[in-house]
Amino acid sequence: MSASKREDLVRNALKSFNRGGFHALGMDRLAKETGVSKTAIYKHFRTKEDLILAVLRLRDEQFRNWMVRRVEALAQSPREQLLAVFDTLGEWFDEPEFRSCMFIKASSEYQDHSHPVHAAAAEHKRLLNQYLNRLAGAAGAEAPEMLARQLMLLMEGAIVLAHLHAPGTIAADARAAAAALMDQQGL
Amino acid sequence: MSASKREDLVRNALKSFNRGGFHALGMDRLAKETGVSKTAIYKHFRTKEDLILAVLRLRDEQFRNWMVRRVEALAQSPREQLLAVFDTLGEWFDEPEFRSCMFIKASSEYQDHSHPVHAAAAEHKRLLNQYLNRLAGAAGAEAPEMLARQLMLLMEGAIVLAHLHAPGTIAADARAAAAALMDQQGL
DNA sequence: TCGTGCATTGACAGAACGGTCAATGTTTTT
DNA sequence: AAAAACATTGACCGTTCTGTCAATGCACGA
Repeated sequence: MSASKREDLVRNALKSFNRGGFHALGMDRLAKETGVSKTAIYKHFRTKEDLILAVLRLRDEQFRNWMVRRVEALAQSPREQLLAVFDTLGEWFDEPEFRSCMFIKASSEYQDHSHPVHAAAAEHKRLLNQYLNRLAGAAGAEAPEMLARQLMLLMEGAIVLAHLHAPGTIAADARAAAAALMDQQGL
Repeated sequence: MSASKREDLVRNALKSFNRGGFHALGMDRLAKETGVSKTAIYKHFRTKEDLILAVLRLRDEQFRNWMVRRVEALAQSPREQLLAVFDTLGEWFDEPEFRSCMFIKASSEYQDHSHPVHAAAAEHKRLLNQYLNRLAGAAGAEAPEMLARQLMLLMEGAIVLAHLHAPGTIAADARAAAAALMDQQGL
């Protein structure tokens, strides 16, 4: 039962950290919100930072799995899938629990590049870039790395602006921009 | 002298908050770093939040002034100026003190849209959007609002990724993407 | 039935948090 | 020179922070 308890804790902590910030949410309130006493939490994780890292690992897996699945459900060809990425973003933005990207927030609160939390955030984005890179290559882009980096720009920008203002047409704007960039690469 | 003392305080606080986060940096350390005692700070600002709002007001003015000036120095025609925006971003990213955008970080730490700090961040981005909008209109874009929103996506994305990874080619990638989007609008 | 081991707990420690206040300079006015 | 006005300070308040620990409950094997 210990493993599943731990997973439950991380899953609940994910939700709590998503609402409050990392520094803003203390361990006492976290204990209350997860229903796990502080001492029990510290049995599983040596420090708050370790717990945050576990939360980010779960979130990385969760988010990338979800995105790949949704994209594959929405479109078949690599070209269409690249566009579908922005449709999935739109779905995400419209969720009532949407509160920006946990990794962008993490890198905002842990600015030092050598900090493990910052490194975890960077790694997550690197993996997303890799995914777009693969799609761009399969779609036959002339410069797949460049296209992937540019689509990453649109994606991160969309996340930030959807959180700052209301979601509105942001995902659609990003999708249209992505289409234009793909056009330019002969897709 | 009171007015200038206050301005000094805000200017120094701006630097300090830029290094540490908003929640992460306490008032005691802030007092030490600014050289102004805590009591003196609270003479000028009722709460920490008020000080943060003053810092953000200064940063908004500072940043937008700097960007407009640099852009006008780098290019004359509206079309060239739109591209020059991304050159100025590149200059910013390469500064050793670059630590992402203060407003993105603010909206990360103050997620509630009704929170004054979040609102200040949203307003800053709205003003930047307005600036791009004006340039896009002057350049003769077919859909200037749309183009401005898309360039905002590239800009915010570039800031986030330049902070997460190293600056690298990010500003150049964003500039190339902007050129493609402007092409599409007949510019 | 009695231990043995493990999970859980409330209370606590020491430091740091935002914010306040009486006391002490330091000007400025008369 | 005396006094009124202002600026600044270190010490302090109650709370909350991360992290700890002795005590308790509880399952399970002998």
